Amino acid sequence: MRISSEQARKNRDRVVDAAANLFREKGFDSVAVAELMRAAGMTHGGLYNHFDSKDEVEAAACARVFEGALARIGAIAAIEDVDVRRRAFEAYRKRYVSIAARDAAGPACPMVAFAGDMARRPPALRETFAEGLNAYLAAYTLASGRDTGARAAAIREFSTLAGALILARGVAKEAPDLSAEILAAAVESDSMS
Amino acid sequence: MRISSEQARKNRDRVVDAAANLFREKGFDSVAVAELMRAAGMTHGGLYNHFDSKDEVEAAACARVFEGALARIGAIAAIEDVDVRRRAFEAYRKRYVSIAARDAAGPACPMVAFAGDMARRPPALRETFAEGLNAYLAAYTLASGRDTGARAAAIREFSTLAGALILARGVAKEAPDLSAEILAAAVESDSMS
DNA sequence: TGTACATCAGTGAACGCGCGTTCACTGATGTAC
DNA sequence: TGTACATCAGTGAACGCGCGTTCACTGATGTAC
Repeated sequence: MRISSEQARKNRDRVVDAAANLFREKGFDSVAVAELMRAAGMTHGGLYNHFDSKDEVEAAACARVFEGALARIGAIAAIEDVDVRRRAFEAYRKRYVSIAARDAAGPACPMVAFAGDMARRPPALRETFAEGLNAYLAAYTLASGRDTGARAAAIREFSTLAGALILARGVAKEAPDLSAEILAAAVESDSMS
Repeated sequence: MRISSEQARKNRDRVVDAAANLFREKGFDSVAVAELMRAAGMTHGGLYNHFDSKDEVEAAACARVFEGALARIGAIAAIEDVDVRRRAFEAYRKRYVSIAARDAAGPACPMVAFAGDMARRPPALRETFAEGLNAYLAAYTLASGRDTGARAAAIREFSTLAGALILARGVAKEAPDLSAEILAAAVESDSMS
């Protein structure tokens, strides 16, 4: 039956939200259209009233996940008091590679959730991802208090966090000690190098 | 028709080799049994003479990829002359995050190829991966010339390489400049931090 | 404001397709005598 | 060494299954008058 156009907009929004959460948690191919629509409170056929294909939902979901990540790092970058910002940024880094973040099914970083799959995804999704990563790294550099000349150091620092989280997730169940060690190493201050 | 038992052993080996290359390149789910067996020079039914399921092939392939990676980093760790080893290790790191390594379909690091998928894989494969990563990080620490007390620094360093390679691969086609920048940042010496 | 009708978001059965796996079959290999 | 037969690696048609997508249908919504 037909529903109000505002309700339809809300429903579409719920689909994107459900997709953002499920794709982030389980990957694109492991979430069926039926499962996704059930999570959004509808049946599978309805998806095609809002999108041409599952691919389009993936791109919309990816963009939404990036929105959240950009909002969080952007909020830190926007803090004017240098000391407050520095503390917020350090807390962000520690939280990023925390055990809780590793085990959380819900709000995970889009880079960590999606980067590994990008090589096998259609161009539209890859484009969304590339734009998101670019914007995120710019915001991360700002939030870190580095000027743009030290962008390389910021990018390297973030690569460390993302790499550690990915590796730690890969062995979380089978080698919990190693997993925790990797996470801890990522934010430990360097004693030699 | 029946073939010699030695030929059968060689055929099984070819299946594992083909699986190692294809899974590393395209991921587990993107390679069909028929495609895999075709790459090994057989038809799909023959797989079940050597393995109980595709899952088993995945575990064998994962183990084989780790064998290669461990051999390479282990060879560096085994170099006795400190200067020679240091140079070999630096060359290894630079090669690891080179454009060529990013674009190579064939011989890629198992951590980068598989870590992102591990969360959705069966326990046997996860176990293989966890053991491989553990052995690799121990060898990497040795190869880096760090004593075991500085293991955290070695793990962090490797997380940086792996993270950078994963991110750089994710945006290689759509944002080649950003991709190259990420790779370069991973091995650049730090100017502030 | 009230009425008649076109629109269209959502439903769920049905579709075609590709996948992992099974199985009857083949015929060279390995073995028992 | 030669012979008869059981074994079993490889073949490819066939299977069941889950998937993304389509489509006829429903009925409340939005619109034209």
